[in-house]
Formats: sequence, C-alpha cells, structure tokens
Amino acid sequence: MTSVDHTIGTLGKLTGVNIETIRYYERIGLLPEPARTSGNYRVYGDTHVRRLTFIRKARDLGFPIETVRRMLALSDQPDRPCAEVDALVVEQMREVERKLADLERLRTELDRLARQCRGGLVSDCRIIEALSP
Amino acid sequence: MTSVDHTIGTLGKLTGVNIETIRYYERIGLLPEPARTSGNYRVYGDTHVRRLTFIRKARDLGFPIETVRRMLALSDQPDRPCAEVDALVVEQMREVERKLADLERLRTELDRLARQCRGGLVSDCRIIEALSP
DNA sequence: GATGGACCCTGTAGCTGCTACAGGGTCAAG
DNA sequence: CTTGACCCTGTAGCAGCTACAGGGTCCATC
Repeated sequence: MTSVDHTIGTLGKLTGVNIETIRYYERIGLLPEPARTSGNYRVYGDTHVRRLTFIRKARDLGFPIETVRRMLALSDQPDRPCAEVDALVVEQMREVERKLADLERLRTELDRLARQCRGGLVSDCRIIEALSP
Repeated sequence: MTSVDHTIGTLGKLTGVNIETIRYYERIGLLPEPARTSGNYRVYGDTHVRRLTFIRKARDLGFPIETVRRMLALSDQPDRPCAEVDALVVEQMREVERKLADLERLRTELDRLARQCRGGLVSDCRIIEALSP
C-alpha cells in the first residue's frame, strides 16, 4: 500500500482544484480536516485525493454542493441501494434540461432582437424600442 | 401629458419587479432616486415606470446589470450609433450560446451516467465508480 | 547563519443579483 | 383611536468560490 503525503499545493495540482477552494471545502465540511505538520501545514493522504477528485468531477457535472455531500455520504454506505444515487443524477438531468430550455428561449428572443438592427442612430434603434414599454 | 405618481408598491405591480429589488436598483444607481413625500415615501413618475420596464425586459433577456446600465446610458444619447447597442446584444447572444454548449455537454455526460445504473447496491454502483478516480 | 523566495497559515471581504428579515414609521378606513 | 396595509433603513443571507492582508515555515544557497 503506497500512501503518499501531500501539501495543499500538491493536492491542488493533482486534482485541479484551487487551493482556496480546497480550504473552502474543508470549512464547509465537504472535505475532512487533514492532519497537520508541526509547522501547522495541512497534510493530505490518498483518501483526500480520492475524495477531492470525486468532488471535482461531480461539481464539473454541475451537481450542487449539497448534492455532492449526499453522494459522498452514499458512497460511504455501500449497502444502500444504488437507486438513491441514480435519483440524484436524474434530478440533475432535469435541472440541466430546465436551464437548456430557458436558454433556448433566450437565444430565440435575442436573435430576433439582433436581426432588427438596421444601423443608424440610437434615436430610432429597434432594439432600444423593443425594450421600452 | 398625463403624469401619474406611484408608490413603490404600485411601481412594483406595474412593472412586475419586487419592491426590494426596486430599492436595490436605486442603491446601485440603476434606477434614479425618486422624489419623496413629506412622510419620506418614494414617489415615482412615468419616467421611472419606463426605465424600470426597460430594466426588467433587459434582465429577462439575461443581460447583466452592467450591460443594462450601458444600454440605458445609450438610450439616453439618441445621436450615438445604434451599432453600439447591437454589439451588446450580439455579445449576449454569444454568452448564451456558450452556456448552451456547456449545458449540452453536461446533459450528454449526465445521460451517459444515468444509463449506467443497473440497480443493486452502492457498493457496485457504476455512477459512484465513474466519479471516483 | 543569514537571506531569499516559494510555499503555507488564518480571517475577512468581495463577487452577482437579488431576497429576507428586524425594528421601526405613515396613512387611511372604520 | 385603533387596526392593518403599506412604507422606511440597515443589515445579513444565499451559492460557490476568489482574493486579499498580514503573518509564519521551510529549504536552498551564499
């Protein structure tokens, strides 16, 4: 079993997570507090690398912090049904789809707006007009 | 010229903007400070209604506050080229398209993840696995 | 052993765009 | 004269970081 120790800087490089963000995750209890050296430096082991990698991947998929927290809790309880994890993923899918729908509506609106520009002066700008009552 | 006066509550109802938000817009200098009654109530006129409607529509299109501010400034200078307004719209389009692309990538990823669930226990959950290093 | 630079520490404030109080004042109807 | 609906200010909170300020540590080099 090869267990390597890392400073916060190394952990950041290994996982691609900003140092300040790592400390933030610790503060909100997402990442467990690591041991300290005599000089009060944080010392991370392989568990931390794994956990932080998990967090980063989940965050990259847009999962909110609180959902990541629940996922981590679940992954610590191997005898729970996988369906609980799946439900979180499905909920996130729905959320993403809601946002996609919103943005698509926006794009349509903006496109219509942009097409109305005929050059000229602000005084008879259709865009400004469209935004006015 | 019919000029009607409104309290903040009426203005909110007319424009669909939350009262607290209206005060917030005033604080950040987006909506000009209105006159006050002897009892220190804000009194809004038609200009305020127009301006706040403009703000709301622009915000609904996702324009950031600072962009709305520039748009309002432009709409106050009728002799400037309309192209400056158009540029803001085009930039917002790009922003929306960037976000759409991001979300579409997310949806694909999440979809793949969700499909991997075979039921069973967390211990051999593919989703958890996929998020682990 | 002194010095320099790269790294680490804590604590706090800022970002966006609101929203939600707490703790008060005003005003009109009944 | 009281009740209730409205208004006021000021401040804190949300998410999820990020960016300091003002210090300490560690290691290599002179």
